[in-house]
Amino acid sequence: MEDTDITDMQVSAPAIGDSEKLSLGLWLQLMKCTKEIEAGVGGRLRRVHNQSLARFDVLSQLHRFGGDWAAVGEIAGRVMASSGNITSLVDRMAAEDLIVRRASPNDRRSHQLRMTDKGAALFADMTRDHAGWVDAALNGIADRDKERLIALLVGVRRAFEANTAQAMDSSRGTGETK
Amino acid sequence: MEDTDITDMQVSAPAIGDSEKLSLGLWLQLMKCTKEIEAGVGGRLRRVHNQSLARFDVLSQLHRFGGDWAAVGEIAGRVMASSGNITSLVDRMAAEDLIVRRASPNDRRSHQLRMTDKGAALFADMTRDHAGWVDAALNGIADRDKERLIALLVGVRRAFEANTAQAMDSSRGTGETK
DNA sequence: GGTATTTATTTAACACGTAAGATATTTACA
DNA sequence: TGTAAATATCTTACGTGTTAAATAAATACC
Repeated sequence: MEDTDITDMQVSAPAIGDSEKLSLGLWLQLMKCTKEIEAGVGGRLRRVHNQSLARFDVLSQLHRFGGDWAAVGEIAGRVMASSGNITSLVDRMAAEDLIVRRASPNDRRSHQLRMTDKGAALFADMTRDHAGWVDAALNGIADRDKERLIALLVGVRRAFEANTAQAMDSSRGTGETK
Repeated sequence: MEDTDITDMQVSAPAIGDSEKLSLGLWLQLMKCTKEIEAGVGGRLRRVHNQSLARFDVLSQLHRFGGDWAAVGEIAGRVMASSGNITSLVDRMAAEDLIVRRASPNDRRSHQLRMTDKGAALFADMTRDHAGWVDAALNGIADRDKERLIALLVGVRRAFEANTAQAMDSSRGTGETK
């Protein structure tokens, strides 16, 4: 795979300002970088443990509850899954005996989840492998650069969230967003 | 959305070294950052133009061919779509008269794609909006930070590709990690 | 020329994402 | 109390991603 120059994609189509070019270039690099690593790590997770990143994410969140029951919506909110989506994911994971679901004793609308022993054991294995793979994938990047990147990415996320707090939900705005 | 500390996720489960913690933290930030922006921009693209990022990507690649016919595999390779996936995507886009497909005159195994006028017009609109949204989303980030980020991300991608060239295919699928 | 391999694409089966609408339950309030 | 609103989840429909296998044509090799 040859390296793609930052300015050779959508950027080249119409005339855009330099600021937009820079933003676009950053976004393209973010996408490429994330998707490459995601494909690599996700592929290994599937080949080695026959699990997806989404499932690993669910187990991670359940792990944080430390054996307590967690509401479905609580987990869906922390994972990047909508409530309408988590259902089938939970179904499949429950079918494999990784998690169990029960009706909430307090709120009869609500259902709760918990890892099974099998799920906890699998999660421990996956966590160990996952950390090793990611670290190996980033081998050669200086710790200092990792720290810089983390700090910059946190800044980007903060800016994005601030900018979209009121702008993103107008669901329209052809160009009036600048 | 509350900010999540870098070290509070999978990192907390088993004992991991500091280097792995840093790598893991970086990867988590990359994922969060990308997915947030992707959800925001992709959502607007869907609401305003009723198109997905995948379709925008296909149109972008076709645009680069400047009106010439492009082989399906050529496009699939440049987009993050597998050859097994591009078929239905192309079908739906052709059904909406955004692109046309024909058999290759040279190679009768191969099919070729080209944008329609309608597709080109839609692509122009989407490109303009898309660039504006991304730039607006990143408002507040200094240009030099964007440049730093781009440079660091390119470095990460290079390192990843070098590291996974021989390591990632321990099970199979040597070909393009893509 | 005939068979095997590679290449290009499609098909099929499945996992996972979103949005919209249905259901059931709790909560707020007139 | 009764009715409206909010909440929690599920269902449905569909778009998009993966891999594996099927199909077809070009290419290579004997």
